[in-house]
Amino acid sequence: MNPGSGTPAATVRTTGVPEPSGPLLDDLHTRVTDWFEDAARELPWRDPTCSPWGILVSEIMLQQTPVVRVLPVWLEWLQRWPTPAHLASEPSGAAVRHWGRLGYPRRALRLHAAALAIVADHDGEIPTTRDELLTLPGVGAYTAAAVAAFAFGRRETVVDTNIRRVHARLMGGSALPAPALTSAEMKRAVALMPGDADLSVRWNAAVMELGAVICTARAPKCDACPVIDACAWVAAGRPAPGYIPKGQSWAGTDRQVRGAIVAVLRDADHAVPRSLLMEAPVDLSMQGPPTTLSLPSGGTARPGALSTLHGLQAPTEQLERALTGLLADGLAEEHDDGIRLPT
DNA sequence: AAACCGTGGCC
DNA sequence: TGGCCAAGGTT
Repeated sequence: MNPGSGTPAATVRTTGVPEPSGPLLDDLHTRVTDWFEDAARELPWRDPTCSPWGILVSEIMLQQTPVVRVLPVWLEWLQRWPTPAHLASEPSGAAVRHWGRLGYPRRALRLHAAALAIVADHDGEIPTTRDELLTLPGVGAYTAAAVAAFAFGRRETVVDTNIRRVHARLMGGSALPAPALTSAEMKRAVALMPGDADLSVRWNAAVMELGAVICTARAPKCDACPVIDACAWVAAGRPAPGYIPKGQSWAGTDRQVRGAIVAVLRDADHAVPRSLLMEAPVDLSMQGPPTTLSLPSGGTARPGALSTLHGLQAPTEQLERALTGLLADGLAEEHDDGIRLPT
């Protein structure tokens, strides 16, 4: 590959991946973090006064979920549950209910479980090291490194989808990173890290932000990129991706059915009888005047979401399978009076 | 380790 | 319009 004349020379090949060395790397750090200082979005979890708990909550909520949808929910959560102990004092169903429509509601379940573990094993304080954080439910390699770095100022190599894409383009000259994180990628990320802890935190945040707002997956805003002259992908003429990402199926899947069931449970103020849940009347879209189901217990439920499934003719078999899965996952419970969020 | 797990905005 | 995509984790 010919990186072209404005590209940092590939001077280190110990990992098989070209990496800039000393002065060039320092320059990269400076330019990206300087850009970040001006361009960073002001987000509440980036405020210096934000608690580690606030940062942990934000990281979990941001998993596979855009900032704009997380913001209002995060604000409500932090007001309602300012510490892990506050969340831990409530049933897990409360976490699922207030998760709203963020998606992947078992993140709410795991965050609640993490709060329990933090209270039980860490005296109510968020663990400060990557290894300790990794033991918490719902906290994987990315989140553990991110919390250690952003909440505690530690020098951790943070690798998320944004950072992977920036590295793939800037250093690798390809449009997209590999389908799954490779060891070569991880080594490159480690090699690119500033030695200084404080700078490393800003570098992690800055590269992530660069990927989120400039070096985006679909239509990157290369004109506004602070390191366009160093980009191997641009130098190579912005070649197309070498593979076709496999899409996420949705219509007709169990995921859709599970989502609809949880939506009904979330909006219901009482347990919903299993029979009612499985045979709700058809009301195609979730739009229009909010219809209401009267529950035998005297409460109400909004059947819209589930009705959509009947409109799609989801087989009863699938409804049953989805519900069984939700019960097994702890996202729902069956009581004498019906199905409800966990207590 | 490939598959599964929600949701909504965007081009 | 609909497929793509988003600060991943778990099994």
